[in-house]
Amino acid sequence: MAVSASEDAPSPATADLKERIIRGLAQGKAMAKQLQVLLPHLGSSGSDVLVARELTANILGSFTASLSELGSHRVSPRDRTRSPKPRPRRGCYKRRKSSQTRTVVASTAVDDVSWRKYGQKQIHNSKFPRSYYRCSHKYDRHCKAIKQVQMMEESPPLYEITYIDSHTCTSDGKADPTPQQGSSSGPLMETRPPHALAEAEADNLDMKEENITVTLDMKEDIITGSSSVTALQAKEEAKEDTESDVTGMEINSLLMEAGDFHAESSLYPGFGMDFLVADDDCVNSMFYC
DNA sequence: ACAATTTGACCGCC
DNA sequence: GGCGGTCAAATTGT
Repeated sequence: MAVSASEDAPSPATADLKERIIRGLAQGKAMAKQLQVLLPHLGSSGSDVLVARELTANILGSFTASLSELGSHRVSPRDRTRSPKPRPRRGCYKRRKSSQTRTVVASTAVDDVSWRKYGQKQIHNSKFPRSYYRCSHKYDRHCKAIKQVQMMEESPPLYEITYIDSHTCTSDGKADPTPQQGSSSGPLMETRPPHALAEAEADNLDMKEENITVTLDMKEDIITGSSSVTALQAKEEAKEDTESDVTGMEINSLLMEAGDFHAESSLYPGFGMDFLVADDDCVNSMFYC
């Protein structure tokens, strides 16, 4: 971040200091002027010399004080412009290589878990920056949960959210809102088997339209978990394979339609939104409206 | 004063 | 060496 000096508003302490220095300099200037006026008329009388000496001493004192103030001035962090000073080398850290990850596509990146943003980065070949969040309880409860939010489309807003590791900070009774894989564990899960979903889709959508077919093929991949592609990847693939111009809006609306078949908004507290899960090893990935 | 966010630098992996 | 993930100082908000 480049911060120009002009953008910095001085802190009250600095403003006070500046005022003192200016006052000192102005005083010195005024006395020098007096001395200048006095000099041509300076006689050899003792009083004239005394006045001149006094003025000189005062000017000297005033300027010395001002210079001293300047010299002793410690720049406050606020007023300091960020300069590329050498930083101590940071400790080595390991990048997570094989953590439990889940990818979700949602219309909002907000959930009811307390996240703290720790970074943002422009990703290669990506229109929007990726934001990095860690659980607010990383240190006090040693929670390892992390999420990455990548905006895929602006309007309608579509986010690809990757959850890395699940929350271990839920001792307060709050359910872990991180969407869990729904296949085997969840008594909450009421998903249809993948083939039933595909049949329902076929019944409800016109399969003759080529672009719709393409979209459904893509959607089936996501829903059934036959591959772990995200909506974005699927969209790209669909574009490449068929040259059809499936828009994000179309994908979204189709996903919504399909979601009606097995909407279950209470599955994931904190995810009262449209989302779609593409687990690494998903079997019964799902989404709802 | 403290917490949260921003942002450039650093670091490891490919 | 490029890229993406993380760190931490600086900045902003409450």
